[in-house]
Amino acid sequence: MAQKVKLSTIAEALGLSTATVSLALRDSPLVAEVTRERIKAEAIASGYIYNRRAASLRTSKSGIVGVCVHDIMNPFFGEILIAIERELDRNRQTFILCNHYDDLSKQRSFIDTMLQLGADGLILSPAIGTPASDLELAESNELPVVLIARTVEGWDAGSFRGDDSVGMAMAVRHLIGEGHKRIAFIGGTELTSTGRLREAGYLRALEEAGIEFRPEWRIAGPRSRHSGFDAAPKFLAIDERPTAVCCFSDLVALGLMYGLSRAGLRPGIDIAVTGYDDIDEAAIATPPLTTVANGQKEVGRRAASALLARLGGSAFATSEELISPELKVRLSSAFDWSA
Amino acid sequence: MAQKVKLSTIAEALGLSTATVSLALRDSPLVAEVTRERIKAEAIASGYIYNRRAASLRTSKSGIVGVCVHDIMNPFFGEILIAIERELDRNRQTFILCNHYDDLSKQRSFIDTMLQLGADGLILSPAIGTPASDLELAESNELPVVLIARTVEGWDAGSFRGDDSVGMAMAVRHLIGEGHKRIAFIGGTELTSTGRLREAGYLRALEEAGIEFRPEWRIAGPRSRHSGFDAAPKFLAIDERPTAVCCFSDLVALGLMYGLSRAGLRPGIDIAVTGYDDIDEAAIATPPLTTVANGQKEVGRRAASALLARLGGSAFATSEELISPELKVRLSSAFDWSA
DNA sequence: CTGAAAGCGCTTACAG
DNA sequence: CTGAAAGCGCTTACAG
Repeated sequence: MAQKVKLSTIAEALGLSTATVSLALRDSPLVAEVTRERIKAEAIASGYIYNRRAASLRTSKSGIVGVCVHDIMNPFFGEILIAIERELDRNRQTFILCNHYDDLSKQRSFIDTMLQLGADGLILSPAIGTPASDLELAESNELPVVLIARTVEGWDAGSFRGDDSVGMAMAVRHLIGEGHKRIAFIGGTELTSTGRLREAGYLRALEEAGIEFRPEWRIAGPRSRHSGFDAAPKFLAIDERPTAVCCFSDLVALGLMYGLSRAGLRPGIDIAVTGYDDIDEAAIATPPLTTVANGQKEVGRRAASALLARLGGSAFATSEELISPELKVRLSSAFDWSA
Repeated sequence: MAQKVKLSTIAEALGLSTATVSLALRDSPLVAEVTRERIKAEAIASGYIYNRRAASLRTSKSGIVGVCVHDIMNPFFGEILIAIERELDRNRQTFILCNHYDDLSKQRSFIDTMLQLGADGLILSPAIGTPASDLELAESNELPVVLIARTVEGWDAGSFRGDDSVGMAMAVRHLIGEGHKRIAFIGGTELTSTGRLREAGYLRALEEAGIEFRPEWRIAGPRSRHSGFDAAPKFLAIDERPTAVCCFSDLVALGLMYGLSRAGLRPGIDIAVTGYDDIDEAAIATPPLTTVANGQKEVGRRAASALLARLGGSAFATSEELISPELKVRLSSAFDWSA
């Protein structure tokens, strides 16, 4: 590799100006067909690499979209991310991924990095405790923000998520319909909008059925497979143990089922369990997990295309979009006793 | 927000030059203490945002490291990524993550993007069929590459991975030690170095023990939880069904165990199962999964720090580093028959 | 259809 | 210790 090839290298080699070369490489109709071909051939032959930093400095468009969530390893986010990726890829946007692990300062430093890199937009599942001002800082520096999964108080521009409260109520009504009268709710916390909304749905469904909620039924906290596993002994220690558990997420439910099995109980037979999200694994688990499909793909797709639309100049069509949940009944909650 | 604040805005406000402001903000000792403080205060007060594109154009350092793997949702990579993230964070490098899904063209376009953004380095788990020339293209354009998990034929600069062949042999020897004489090997393919090496370890361990390998014991292909699940019926249909299975990965093993349970068999009791990687879930699975710890954290940490060292000017200390595997015996393969 | 020139916002020798 | 000036590699009016 000799010297670095740049527009001017190509221009000189061909006896043209950099303006012409620049236009030709971006397929401008201003450049004559023949010239364009010659230029492109030379670009390839010389191993030219487009310098996006230089272009971006000039145009103040970077082609970068930042995406930041609590944990990309969580299959729930994974499915959202795949949908986002697909949508952005089609529009030739590069996306930069980041975990904030619900750490506000990590999230801030990510927003800062995006600002410094001149990102075109940001898709965020906001960390616990995110103040609206953090988002306003981005917006006021021309970095449009779209929220997914969670909401932020005092901020109501673009936001896409499943209807958590309605979805959780569906799961609980199903358990009640199966004859359960003591139903625990494991996982999630009041610190996130998701946690609050799902708890609200749980309480609403109990109330509708005239079941009086008991505080010991609520084991708040767990949001991972591991913490679901750890919650099993706590659940088993509840006085007048509930016969059913609705979990904050599939991951919590799968971990809990591991924990129950470890204790010699058969999930789905001895204790009904439901999850939330309908991640891929839910359908093949032992037993297959009853859960609520949360529209991850739809959330990701809509969030990305709303952002792209806004980059294209239009405002957000709606401030908040709710994706409708769907109950998936499987054996973990509906063992056929007659069989 | 009024106009965009840049170095010259601060310089003018304070009656200084941009050179001084630039140096002060980067804590240069060339600038007087008092001046530095004044400048920093003004930068904060005015909401200044550092423009990394401009800086990078000038210095040709971007502070960006690209990381591209087959699938970030795979917990095996997840654990590597966390280690990489930690290491890069400490060195204030931004990292850009990407899935290539074993699609060569996706991987190429990622490398291209990194080149265009002027990334400082690349950490890659190469897609199936990656030619050495793709990596050389990066290197020849001053983008250092470090490989993780897999190798590429004809390319032997920095590369970090677990010792797959040795590790798999450990798992198989353990099964043989438990008295098994017919052992299947499920998952992985000859297309990746990982697949070839683990298969080699499997065959070697059989041979050492004087067990003659039968082709029907090998069910190649599955690498996900789902495909492990789907492999169960195929396994069950093998003539003179093996009493044990070693799987290509924990994910495959966990899926297979789901599939076996579905068929009414008890993994760990009716059929011994081992995995590979020792992901977090292995220890809490039902039954807990015997597996081989593959040193993900170590792979990630060493790969990142080797890359950082190279960015700092030094060459790679070694061309290839193998992390030693460790067998973790759990109930999936060692049910106590005497109990 | 093509070219000359300015400018995006930094940093880096070089002077003083 | 501080400043004036050049330059990183593009794109964009503007001229012709």
